[in-house]
Amino acid sequence: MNEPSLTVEAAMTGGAMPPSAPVLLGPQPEQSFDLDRPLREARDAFEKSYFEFHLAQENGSMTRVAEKTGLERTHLYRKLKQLGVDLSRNKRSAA
Amino acid sequence: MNEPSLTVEAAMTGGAMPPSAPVLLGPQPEQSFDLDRPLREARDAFEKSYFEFHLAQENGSMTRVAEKTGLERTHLYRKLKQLGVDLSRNKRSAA
DNA sequence: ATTTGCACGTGTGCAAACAGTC
DNA sequence: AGACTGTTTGCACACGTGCAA
Repeated sequence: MNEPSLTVEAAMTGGAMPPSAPVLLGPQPEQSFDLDRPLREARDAFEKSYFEFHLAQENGSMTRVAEKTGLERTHLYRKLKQLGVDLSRNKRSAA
Repeated sequence: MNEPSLTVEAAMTGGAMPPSAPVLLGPQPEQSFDLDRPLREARDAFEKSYFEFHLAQENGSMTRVAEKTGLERTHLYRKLKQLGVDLSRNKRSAA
């Protein structure tokens, strides 16, 4: 089964909310992006956050990220390298 | 100079804020997106919002949108049609 | 403003290959 | 020995994209 589908936009407004909210720090299913820039830049920034989100959500498992995102594992490597996503950072280290 | 760089994420949290906030209704420079879906869907949703934002910001001017987004005008038509963006809705009607 | 044709680059899937782990 | 994961590469084909009309 899946996670409880949390909504966390309020966490990014940096203001009127108690610090006791059940908000994940890295993997947020919804995120804000700046649209006021060329498509290439905006799209790349979006995709980078997209993959970082899935990597964090799957603890760096390429196989799972590939399944969740609908890409081939082989292509995922090329994509992440091209987007500048660091792979060695999501190798599930925190205990 | 540019616009006063407003941040409007709080407007989407639908809650604790007075209705007197200076927030634009359509063209918001930052917007939230759901990352928890296949790349194709997430990317298309992002690009659709992206172009709707620029269309609203430029009052439907394809030339200006093309310049702002860094695409050819000719390709912009194909892109918008493919994304399902309605062109006749942003032909600057509201005074 | 809008469409189409064409050429080129890029995205993407598939197969193959090798290392590592269990 | 298998089977599974991670990683890279080559190749073919579809698609994105710019340019001219």
